Amino acid sequence: MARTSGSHAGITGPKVHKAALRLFAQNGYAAVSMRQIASEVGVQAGALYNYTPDKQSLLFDLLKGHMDELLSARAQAAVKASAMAQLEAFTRFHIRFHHERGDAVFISYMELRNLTPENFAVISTMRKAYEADLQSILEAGEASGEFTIADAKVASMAVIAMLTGVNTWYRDDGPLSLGEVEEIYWGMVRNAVAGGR
Amino acid sequence: MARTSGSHAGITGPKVHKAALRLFAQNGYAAVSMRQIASEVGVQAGALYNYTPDKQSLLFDLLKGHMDELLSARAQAAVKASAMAQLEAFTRFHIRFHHERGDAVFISYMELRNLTPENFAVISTMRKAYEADLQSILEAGEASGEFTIADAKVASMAVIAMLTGVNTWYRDDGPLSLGEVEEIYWGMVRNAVAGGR
DNA sequence: CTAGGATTTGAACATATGTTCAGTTAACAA
DNA sequence: TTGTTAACTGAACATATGTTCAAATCCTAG
Repeated sequence: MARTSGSHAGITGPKVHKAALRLFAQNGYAAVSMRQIASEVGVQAGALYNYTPDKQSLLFDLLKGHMDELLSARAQAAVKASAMAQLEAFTRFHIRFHHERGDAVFISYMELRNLTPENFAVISTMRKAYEADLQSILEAGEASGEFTIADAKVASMAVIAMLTGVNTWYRDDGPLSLGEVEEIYWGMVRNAVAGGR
Repeated sequence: MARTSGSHAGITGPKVHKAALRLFAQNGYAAVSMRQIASEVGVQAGALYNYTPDKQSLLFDLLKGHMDELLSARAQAAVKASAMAQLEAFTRFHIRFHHERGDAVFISYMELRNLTPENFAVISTMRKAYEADLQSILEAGEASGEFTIADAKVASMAVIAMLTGVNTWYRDDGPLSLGEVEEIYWGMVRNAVAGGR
């Protein structure tokens, strides 16, 4: 046998990325073999090389694609308003966006060390742009007197870590809806930077 | 050659654990070979099996040892006082303890999926005990009126994620001392759960 | 000084890895 | 119907993996 009936590049390509995303998230980049990915796609290992030059590019493409989506979705979700309203929009956006992409978020944090230095630099720069976004909101709020923060950089890292943490425990079939979680976290974030104001 | 001069079990054993800890943290469990660990210790791969039955146990022992230390150190750092004072003690303890063990903390969060189900259950139970510790502080503070929290469980996860996040950005040679970071985070944690009270 | 146990080597085992490529097949245009 | 090409197979490549074990060496108690 060679080519199997009913298969096309337009189908197999996305399948490869989806399978890799799922398997990398579940088992880790280093622990997943090209043969496992191929098997999940329903193809032999050699066929994967029609869709990626190598395993490293497969990982990089997933992370790059995720960061692209993150930055453009965030740009769309941004609001022109008070720092307080901007912070609320950021908080809700972060929780929702990250909840919808558990696997991609997971590997974006876990597999950075498996990127080549050049690829790492690309992803790292994009991540910093996202963090800088929150940081400038906090700085604006400090300037306007809406917030009371000791250090905007530190506060932005604290808020992001707190929000991203939702992914580690939240389950769709748990007692809380995501909307309720959003409310609780927004309350804590507001208090943390605005001191109950 | 066989046995090399000047080597003893009392020396090699700890060396193996230290090398494994460092390499697992830097490259990930799956990406590190027994030969790499052996090379860092200055020994051949076969010799490692005098100190661990297999690679999996090496990982488990590191995580188990870390959790043991965490729970006993926490028990010592606990204070008998108001919920507010207990929360402050927890916050400062968490930041300090985790800062001193960057590698162990890292693999404790990243390599859980590489544990066998039985080993995972052990570590997971210990982690939950630590989280429950914070949760009960929050509940006590809620009952006494010191805190205003929507959900103690959620709040405890939020606080822990925020505090553990320090490890991702803090560097000893950066502009802030760890003491300063401690102050900033304690301020944010206090505000988050006590609403500026 | 010597016996015996502790410690390590070095080679071997079976299996797995990422990647390449000649050959085979399915789909489609003419 | 045919020829062309995109898509895929299956085997092969060199290398790496975790683990075992007989043999060699070192250390220490007596």
